Formats: sequence, C-alpha cells, structure tokens
Amino acid sequence: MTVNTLHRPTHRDALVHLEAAFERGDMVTIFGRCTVDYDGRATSELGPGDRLVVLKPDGSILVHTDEKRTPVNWQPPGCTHSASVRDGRLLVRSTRTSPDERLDVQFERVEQCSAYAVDDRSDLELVGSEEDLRQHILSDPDVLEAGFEPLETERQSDAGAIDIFGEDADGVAVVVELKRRRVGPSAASQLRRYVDALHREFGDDEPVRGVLVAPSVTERAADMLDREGLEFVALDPETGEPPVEEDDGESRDEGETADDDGDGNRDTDDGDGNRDDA
Amino acid sequence: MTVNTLHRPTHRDALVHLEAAFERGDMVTIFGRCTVDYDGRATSELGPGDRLVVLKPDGSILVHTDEKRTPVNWQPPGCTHSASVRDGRLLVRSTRTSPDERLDVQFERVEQCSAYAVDDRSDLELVGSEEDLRQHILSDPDVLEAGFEPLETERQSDAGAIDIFGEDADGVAVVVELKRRRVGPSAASQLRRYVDALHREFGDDEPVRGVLVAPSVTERAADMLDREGLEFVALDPETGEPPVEEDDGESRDEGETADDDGDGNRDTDDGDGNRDDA
DNA sequence: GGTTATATATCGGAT
DNA sequence: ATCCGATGTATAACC
Repeated sequence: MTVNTLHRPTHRDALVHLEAAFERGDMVTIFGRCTVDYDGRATSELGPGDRLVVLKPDGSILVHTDEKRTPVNWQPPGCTHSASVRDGRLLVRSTRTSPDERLDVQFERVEQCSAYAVDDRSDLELVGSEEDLRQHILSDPDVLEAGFEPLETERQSDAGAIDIFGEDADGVAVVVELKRRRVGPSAASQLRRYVDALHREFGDDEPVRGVLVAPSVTERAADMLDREGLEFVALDPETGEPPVEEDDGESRDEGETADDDGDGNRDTDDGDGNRDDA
Repeated sequence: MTVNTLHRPTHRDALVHLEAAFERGDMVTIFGRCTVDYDGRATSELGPGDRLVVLKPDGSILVHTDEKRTPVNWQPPGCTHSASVRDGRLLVRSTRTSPDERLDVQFERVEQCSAYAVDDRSDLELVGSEEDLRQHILSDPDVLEAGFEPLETERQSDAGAIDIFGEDADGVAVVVELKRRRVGPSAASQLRRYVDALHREFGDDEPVRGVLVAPSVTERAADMLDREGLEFVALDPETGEPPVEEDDGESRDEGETADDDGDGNRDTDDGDGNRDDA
C-alpha cells in the first residue's frame, strides 16, 4: 500500500505521474477544475467545475461531483485510459470499442494527483440476496406451502429460466419466481411470462400454478396477480420466514442499543469514542 | 477549489481532519487498509484490503476497490457521516433511518486523507435519452407511422403511465411505449400491461393497438409481441429516425481533437447488432 | 412517504 | 458476443 501524490502539479508533471501510475497498475485520483465530454451510447457535456476523477487499473473511470452516489460521468471496466497535454492542459481520455465510446476530461487546473498501489484480496460476503431466499426454500420447501416439492432450479422455458420449478401436494406444476424485495407489476409480468411458456409447453389441459415469493407486494401488483390467477407468498430473504409485521410490537427481539439522541445533527463522536457498539 | 491532505496521519489526526472537513462541507477521500461492515436492506462483510473511501457532503459514501465501476460498499445521499477512534483505529460510520442502515469502515492504517472544497455549478447536458426519443416523435409523429396523432403523454391507466397515447389514421387508440435501447421481454410485457389496462377501461369492443418503439428488439421479445398482437417500430433515440444498418461505415464523425498518441483504432462501429423489426 | 419506470444503468451467468 | 435477469441497484417523477 503506497501513495504517491502531487499537489498543484503542472499539467505536464501530472501527465508524467499519470503515465507512470498506469504503467504500475495503480489506482489514480485527480482533483481539479475540468470539463467533461462523453460520446457513446448517449452523448453528454459538462461545463467547468471541480470534480474528483478516479481511474482504476481495470479500465474504469469515474467522475464525481460533491453530490450523488452515481458519478456524473463514467466509463465501465475494459476501457483504455490515455492522457496527454494539449495547449498546456491535461486531457484524460477513456475509450473503448463495442460499443464505441469516448470520455474526455479536460483540466483547467490540477489541484491534486495521487497514485495508489492497491492490495485487496478480500471478497465481499453478502447475505439477503435472492439466492439466499432460494436456499431457504430449497432446504425447507414447506415455508412456501405445505407439500411443495422443488424439482428443478433455473429450469429453462421458452420465456427464460424459472427460479424454482416444482409440484404442489396434488402434483400440479408450480412456477416460483423469487424477489429479494417488495415486488411491483414487472415481477408479476415476469411470472406470467414463465407460466404462459409452460402452458404452451404442456398444453391447455395441464394446470400450471404461478407463485411470486417476496417480502411484500404493491397493491397494483397484487391486483394483477389476482386477475391473472397467480399467487403471492410473503417471505423474507434473510430469514426465509414470513416478514414480521410492524404495526404492533411483534418484535423478534434484537436487543439493540438505545438511540442516543434525536437525529438532528452531526454527532461526530470524540476521539476516545466509546460509542455503543452494534 | 482547495485541497487539504494528510499523508500517513495518525488515526487521531485523521479524525480531527475529517471532522473539520465535515464541518466545512468538504468532500473527503481516505485511502488505507480497512474492513467494511454493512447492515441494512441486506448485510455484508468485507475483510481487510486497501480501498479508497469517498465521503460527500450530501451524505453519500463510496468504498472503492481497484476494480469495477460500482463501489464494493456504499451509502446513498441523505445519510449521516460520523467518525471516531476506537482502540486507536479510525472508524468511519454512515447511518440512516428508513430504511435503517449502517455502514462501518474500520481502518487498520490510513495512508492518505484529503479534504476538497468543491465548487461545481455546471449541470450535465445529455442527449439520447428516452425523453429525446419522445420529443422526436411528438414533433414529427409520422416517424412512428403515417397519420399517427399523439393525444397525451404520461397518460394514466390502471397499469401506470403510458408514454404516448394517441390515435392512428383510422382513429384507433394506440399505446406507444418508448425505450432508448434494444428491448427484451420485459418491455414487451410492460406494453402489454398498458394495452390490457385500456382494454379494461374501454371495453372489449374498442380496439387498442400497442406499439413498442426502440432501436431494436431481441428475437424472444419479437416473438412475444407477435403472439400478443403487439407491434414494433425501430427508431434511434438520438436521431428519431430508423437506425442505420452497420454493415458499412456510416460515420457521423464529430470533428474532434486529433488523436495524439498511439492507439489509433477508432471508428470500428458496431454497437448492438440490431436484428429485424417485428 | 410509497409507487412506478428509467438508466450511458452495472454485473454476472448462460448460450 | 448477445441475451437475460438480479441489484443493498440509484434516481426522478408523480401521487
């Protein structure tokens, strides 16, 4: 882990710094006043302003303002960084083909330019995904409905892969579509496409049930499911159990710390900070 | 535009630096070895590694590794930053309620900590959105089909807002759904929901056409449109005209700076292969 | 605040 | 390479 930083460099010094960083495979940040020009899947222009530009060795580039989680301009991994000085000004360019795209960041002033040698082998471990919900149902199919028997996951159909395909207690085919969060009309439509595909596959004589599984459902989606003869089962992706209602105390105990203050303000804890722990 | 940077600060010095930056409304970056812990809509853990953490004055926080465009962990705008030192180590915490979420970044080592005073009043101007496609059709409805007359945009229905509602040359109701890029089955389903809603609204006697407008369509979606009696019209969102075939160069070039350094390849157009239309 | 749909979505898996 | 769906999607518009 090393950092190499130039403060208020000349554009030419910044260029040399950048090229060496690219060569080493470093991650780079540049902060300065710049304009941005993008042409590719869409086209955009951004006038002068102060921004933080991040260049990653995998070819990604991010241009961040002081607002939003999403960069104001960017390029995904796989692009090629290049830098140059034109008319005495640093130009950082990112290009790719397929699709043909170009992102230009033209600096009026470079306030800081840093190169970071990154060592990161850890992988993110995440709980609460749709895959977790699937595992819950497969390991205990009764949470879906008594007697449900999963037969296949990712079963292919004319409309795409069905999350879980199985049979109910009566041996009727069941299409199960999983969502990790509250579902709207598009999830209902997705389920319908799969059910329709199996109807076409099995013929009209064979009944096919469709069950949407998610922690909750919007009213419009629930109406649509009703109209189309589809079903909904409420399950939480983290627990695999029906979500707890919060209208009255139905707490499953989470012995949590008392909330110190109303929200209000900054609350930057002091140094010795013994703030609660989670 | 000012930058205030600490190199290899003590955790306590970094804390003071951070709190002053929060107070000023600066944007902040921290580079160092850290672990990350998230609990909210889902739950995640990330073991030790070198990352770039960006804190914005609007409450966003981004944790970036040296790969991907998407941060490995983050928090959207509106969250509250706080920092503290525990056991001699810098802890950066972001919290919000509704949903209840917490992100902790615990540093083993702080390599660099920078605060940026950002001045950015420019807004992004972007061309090629779905809104642009709509304007093209509204200003010249014949590009959709001869005699088409737009009557309403964002027309409400039981299934949601219809992009463009109008009549064809015969006075038949037309639902138009717009997409800025190649469409798949979900767009076809979306159109179907709107057409179904108008059928319920108008009754079975009244015919309702559904037209999906996009630069191209996948085969599975085209099949679905066929089955459901829906239509497709190929239009480019930037030009509002039928997309050009890419079998030969149709470069519209953009008299730009000469390409300074190596890497010459350019203009190998392609994009998304567009298939037929329906 | 919830709902709905868009996005230069990004990303991953399957074909 | 395209297709397809998941994402802690984020973001905006509308109610």
